[in-house]
Amino acid sequence: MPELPEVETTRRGISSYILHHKVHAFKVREPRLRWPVPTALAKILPGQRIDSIKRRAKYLLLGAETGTLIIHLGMSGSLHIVAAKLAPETHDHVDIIMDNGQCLRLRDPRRFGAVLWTTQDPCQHPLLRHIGPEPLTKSFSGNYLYRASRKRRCAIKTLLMNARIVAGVGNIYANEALYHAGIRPGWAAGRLSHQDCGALATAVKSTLKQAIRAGGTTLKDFTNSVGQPGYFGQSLQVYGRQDRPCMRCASPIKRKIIAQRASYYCPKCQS
DNA sequence: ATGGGCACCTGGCTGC
DNA sequence: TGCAGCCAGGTGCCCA
Repeated sequence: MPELPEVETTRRGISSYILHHKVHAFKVREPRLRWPVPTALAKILPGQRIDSIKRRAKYLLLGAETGTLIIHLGMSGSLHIVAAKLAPETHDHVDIIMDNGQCLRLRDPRRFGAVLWTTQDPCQHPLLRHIGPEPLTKSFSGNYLYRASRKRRCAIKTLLMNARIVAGVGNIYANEALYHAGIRPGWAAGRLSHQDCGALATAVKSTLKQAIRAGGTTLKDFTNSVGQPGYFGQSLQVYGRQDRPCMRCASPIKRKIIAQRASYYCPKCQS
């Protein structure tokens, strides 16, 4: 479900319900996520005010008074604001109940997500320390991408999805951005021209911005924090459109596995 | 240092 | 209707 726009949509959606509010209780029904959810949080968090809600790559960072809660939604996670007394459903693993009666509820059927705690600068946490620039900032540019891709022999799509190169570009938006830039996903990264890199950096930014504006992509059942779907799914040009006509030239869209991930491209527009 | 492959886990869909 | 097989938005880790 969640790529960067979905995580950003979630961040914005939950902020007004929990920012500057105190945690009343922290409940874990299923601690077996990607890493065990620290059960000590049930003692640590209550009484602490949430002072900030940030995002770094696809990680949500809830700043409390003595530390930061690091939340990752994995492949299938979602966060919703519900009334604290609403009965949990099957995959509702963690509740953060606020003193205003609202509850931030984590649902994650596949349990690839994570809820961790750090008392250090969260950006220095081992999981975040090596993450590259945020794609929507100036530090991610055509120049940067050109330099970062030199002597790289992996596919450009694989490089785009490498968090050390650029933060938070997942499979859907890597496919979409490459289509918009007219670049084949399987091309060796190191062979892109300076101009290609400029077009690609621009396409990554515009694709992500457009998706955030639309409230994320609805595939299967993604909904935002108050249960509304995202509408970017209607804007997807290539992702999931194997054999269907390219929206620009009508050639059938091709599907190819690159680094174990489904990749889609127009054989004519991306040449 | 880089890149390839695997692992974690459940649910939904397809085809027999 | 049942069941096997395949697929899925992420990413850390191990190995060559």
